[in-house]
Amino acid sequence: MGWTIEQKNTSREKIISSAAELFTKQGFDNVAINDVMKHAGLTRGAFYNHFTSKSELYAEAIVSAAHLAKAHTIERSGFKLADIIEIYLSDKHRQGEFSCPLAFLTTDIHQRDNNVRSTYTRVLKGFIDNIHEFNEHGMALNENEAIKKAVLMIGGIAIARAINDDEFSERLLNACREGVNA
Amino acid sequence: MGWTIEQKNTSREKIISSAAELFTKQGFDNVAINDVMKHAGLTRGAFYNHFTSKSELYAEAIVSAAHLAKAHTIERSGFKLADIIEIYLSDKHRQGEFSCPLAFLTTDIHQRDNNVRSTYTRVLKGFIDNIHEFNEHGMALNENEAIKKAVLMIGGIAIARAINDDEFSERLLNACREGVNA
DNA sequence: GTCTATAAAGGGATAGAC
DNA sequence: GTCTATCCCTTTATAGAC
Repeated sequence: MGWTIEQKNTSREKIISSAAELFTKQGFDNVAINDVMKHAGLTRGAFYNHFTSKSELYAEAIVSAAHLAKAHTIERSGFKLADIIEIYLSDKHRQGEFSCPLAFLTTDIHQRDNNVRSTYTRVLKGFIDNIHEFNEHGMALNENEAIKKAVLMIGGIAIARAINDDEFSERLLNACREGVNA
Repeated sequence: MGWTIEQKNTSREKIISSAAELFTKQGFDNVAINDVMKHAGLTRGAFYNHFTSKSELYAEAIVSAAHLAKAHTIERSGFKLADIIEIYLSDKHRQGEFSCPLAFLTTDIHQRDNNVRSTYTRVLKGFIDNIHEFNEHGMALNENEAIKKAVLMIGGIAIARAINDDEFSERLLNACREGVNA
């Protein structure tokens, strides 16, 4: 997908990466522009020199969050799909050690403007492409199979984060891991 | 789950069913107490005679929305699990003809208080219980299998609603249907 | 039990100094 | 390009009349 881990040390990049972290972990509506700017070491007034609206930042933050989550996951995986799945469907992901925007923001996206929704759609398609690419067996994966894996991964983490029963969450994530690897 | 279709004609019930519809379709933060009360034919001030906070209403609305979605689905299913799945993973559901709170509010729940999260958790467990109960083959379903079906159903609709590519949404829902029936 | 009126707080966006 | 100050609107929650 063309991302790099290094962050350009510009204010704009600081704002985007701050937003990526705060929006995914706390939700778009629960984070004020002021929170993002404080986290980036700036103040409110400077925001509109970089973005025309909070929504425009949202779209950029989704892409940034996806890159960060992908980097975090792949770094620890040895580039094996089974490892990627293990890390993705882990309690650490549920607890927010890293944050896939596809799973953390899923039901927040529907209300937003088309720029945000298109961005989410594009990131989802990239996620599914990655499942194809990392598939070990060297043989092409059925599109339906890749989609099922994606839904079990993204949906599994999204639901696991919603519930407040840790023991049940473990069983749920375990069932999803089994399903994705089948 | 003990629900009935008839609505008691009290203000309280009107408020709850209004909230069930508005919260699921538009999201909790995007609906003001004023909107709920208007929809129920009342004004703001009357709200606090029924509930101590907006969050308390949220928990009740989730239960109400689950009952409504279950009624809608089962009425059209002939009580067959395959039909239930077909209806649940349909474009009509994605478009909001009915609204399962588990799928429409998934990532909104994590931020809320324990009362809301416990309610969501309870409704999810009831959903999984229903998969066991409606399983045709008369033989007990593996818990992991039931959870995988639930995640494909709930996650599938949640993701399908987020994306703004109708054609891709059809393929995604189709892949989920295939996966749940496997 | 429902109404109008209002308090109190928060947040998106803009203006203008530096 | 960043700052402080402010406008303006929305929202939750409360007070008090009927």
